[in-house]
Amino acid sequence: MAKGGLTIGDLADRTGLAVSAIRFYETHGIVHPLRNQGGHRRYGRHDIRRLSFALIAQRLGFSLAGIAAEMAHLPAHKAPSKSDWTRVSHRMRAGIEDRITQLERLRDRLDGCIGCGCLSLDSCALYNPDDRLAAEGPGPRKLLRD
Amino acid sequence: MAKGGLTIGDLADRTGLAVSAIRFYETHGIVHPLRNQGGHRRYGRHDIRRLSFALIAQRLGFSLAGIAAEMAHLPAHKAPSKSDWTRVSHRMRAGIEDRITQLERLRDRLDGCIGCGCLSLDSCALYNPDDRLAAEGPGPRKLLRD
DNA sequence: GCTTGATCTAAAGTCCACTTTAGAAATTAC
DNA sequence: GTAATTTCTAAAGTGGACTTTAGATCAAGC
Repeated sequence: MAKGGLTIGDLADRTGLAVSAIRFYETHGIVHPLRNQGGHRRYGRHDIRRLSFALIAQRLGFSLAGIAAEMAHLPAHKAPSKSDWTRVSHRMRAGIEDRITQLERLRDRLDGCIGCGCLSLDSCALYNPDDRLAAEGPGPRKLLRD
Repeated sequence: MAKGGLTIGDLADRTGLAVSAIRFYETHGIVHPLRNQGGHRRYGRHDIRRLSFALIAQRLGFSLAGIAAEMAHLPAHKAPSKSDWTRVSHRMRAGIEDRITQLERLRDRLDGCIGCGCLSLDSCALYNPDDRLAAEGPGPRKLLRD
């Protein structure tokens, strides 16, 4: 920890992230480090939190772009307030709830389908239109994203 | 539907997939079309099922490679039996159950964390080691996958 | 029989989330 | 003060799941 803040290496040690990942996150607006005389990045303690938060949000299924958008509501260069975090956390909770609900619906439909051999796209309950919203991650984009 | 089976275009119409996607799936062992005199692919009706199955499995979080491995247990050029599908479907159900469980655990922990402002990697329950197994999808590979 | 549309192959491009590489400059440790 | 370590930037590489492109051949409708 050099004077003036944490170095990128310090931050890497504290978060477990690779230095390259932290720089990458910067290009995506997750952190906004200052620079010292020599042009090296200097971080504040709040940046540990921003990164931790981003990591957790990723595990909840958010994309980096989505996380950055959410983070845009937090102060860039100082520690966010408790209510800042609370607000963002609540949105995340809503997201995870949705995901669970969709998976449960999928599971229930699969239960109905197991053994029925009906796996044709027109008739299978697993492929009902209202469920296409549940699409996430890789997959046939044309089909799932329009 | 030309004589001798379905064309790739027919299959695209029936499944909603792009023609290019079907060819791509072929390179990954999901379907194994025959060829006609002119070298064009000819599919059987069972291929609609194979593709449908692959699409559903993807939505359950399986990678193409994993799906292909599962599919290797199904007959390549004829319709799979009911018990073939049942066996594979059961494995899928196990996968989706796991996913739901992991998400629920994550949600419960998030509940405990909302508002506490504790989001630091060392102490946050969301980051407990035993949960790192739950890692899936993109994210910091160094951190989550070792 | 000819034109239009479908299909063919191989290679390159795309998006996401990063990592790796290379060469240079800054910082730290002794 | 010098060697070792860290950091810097920009660009290219990776892996998964596809799409796009280009030029050529095949099939179908009239």
